[in-house]
Amino acid sequence: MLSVSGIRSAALALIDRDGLESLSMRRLAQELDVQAASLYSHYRTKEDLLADIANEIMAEVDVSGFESGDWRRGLTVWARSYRAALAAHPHLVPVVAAGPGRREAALRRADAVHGGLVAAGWPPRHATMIGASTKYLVVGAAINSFARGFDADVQVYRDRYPNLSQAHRLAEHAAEIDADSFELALSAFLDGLGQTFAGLARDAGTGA
Amino acid sequence: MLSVSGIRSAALALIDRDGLESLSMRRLAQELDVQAASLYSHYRTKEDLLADIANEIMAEVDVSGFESGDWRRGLTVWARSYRAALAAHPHLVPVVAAGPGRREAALRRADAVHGGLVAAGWPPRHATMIGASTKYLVVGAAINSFARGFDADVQVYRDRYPNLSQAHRLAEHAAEIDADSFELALSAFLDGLGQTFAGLARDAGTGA
DNA sequence: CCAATTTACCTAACACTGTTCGGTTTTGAG
DNA sequence: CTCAAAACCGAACAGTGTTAGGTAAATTGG
Repeated sequence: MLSVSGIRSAALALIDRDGLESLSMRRLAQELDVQAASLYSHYRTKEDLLADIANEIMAEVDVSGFESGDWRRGLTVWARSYRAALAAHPHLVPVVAAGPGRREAALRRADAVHGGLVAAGWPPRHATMIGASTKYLVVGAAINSFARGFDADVQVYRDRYPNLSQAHRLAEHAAEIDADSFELALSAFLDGLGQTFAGLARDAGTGA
Repeated sequence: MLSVSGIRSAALALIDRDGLESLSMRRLAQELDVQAASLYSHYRTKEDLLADIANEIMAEVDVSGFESGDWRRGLTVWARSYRAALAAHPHLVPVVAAGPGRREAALRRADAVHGGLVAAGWPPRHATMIGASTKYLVVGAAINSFARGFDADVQVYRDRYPNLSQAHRLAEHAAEIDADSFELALSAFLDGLGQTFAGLARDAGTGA
């Protein structure tokens, strides 16, 4: 017999295997030895199903790093686990990215991030912006990396764009470059925030 | 009579008005007083059409800032104009984001960015990663902002997530918060890169 | 243990989608 | 004015998400 979680995991498996585009209600039903209409006894729409799957994936994201009171550590743990969660299911990145803030888990996490930053000494408005910025980085990296970044026919471009030739030689090491770029972006971002934070503390100390 | 550019701009107008999902070949044809099949005399597939539109939008992106030899200025101009181009057509962001590197204009720009960074003194590998990182930021910001960030029913979440209440009061100022977050992320990122750059120069000077 | 009711499932269909085939009309060149 | 090439159209194909109505199975109440 069908179950919500059974459908969910079958759909996720199908997406991971064949890509997002090849998930159709009929195909999913077939995978479960059932007719398509039956799925609608468990999920109101396909969108609901996808949102539920996205929700499940986001459960892996770790915001516990803020408990230490060290905002830099909190952000690092959060961003890395966030990226890892997306990387585990590359075909689903567009869904998660375009997904609305309606997701329960996502909101709880956003709350934890915001709270952690404020507790560590950031003004609330900064906390909001930092949370958003970090998300930008993670989601942007995930989309560019996993939703077909450069791809395939590399030889075509070689010689045509001299400055890129070096970069394209690394198309095979794309995963490595992606990971390194993400780490570079994250640490540069955090370093920059560190300066800002120091500036804020100094201003507050001077009473300015 | 139909023309490639006529179809393109009609499609873009339709997307901007009614969203990406409501662009169908039949509807687009109707907008042009024509039958759907006729469109296929000008575009091989709908995907081709979308790619062409995305291409057109990216034409606004400005990489001329690198000509000054100031990499920080070059990146700033690039990132801002990139974001502005995406913001001008929010419904199209997913298409541009998921779009392959196949686009001619995109590659030419990537080449300019890479070349500009190297000319300013960055090692090639760093240049590649910085280009990628900046794109992460821009695309991530665009997606989170425009593909339904928080949206709608705000009152539901109030009180439930105390740390977020402040943020949600600003749901109406979402555009402003997005812009500020992007600027914060960009300047923090660039500040961090500045430190890295200084470190590289020092190491090179020491012969290390 | 049987009856009643809820739930799960299936068949069939609707209104759409992107795309193609074959034929007709329009257009522009020689 | 002719003729070839290009543009356009009607109809269809295979596929999509989703729903209405009916049947079978499982669960509950007596």
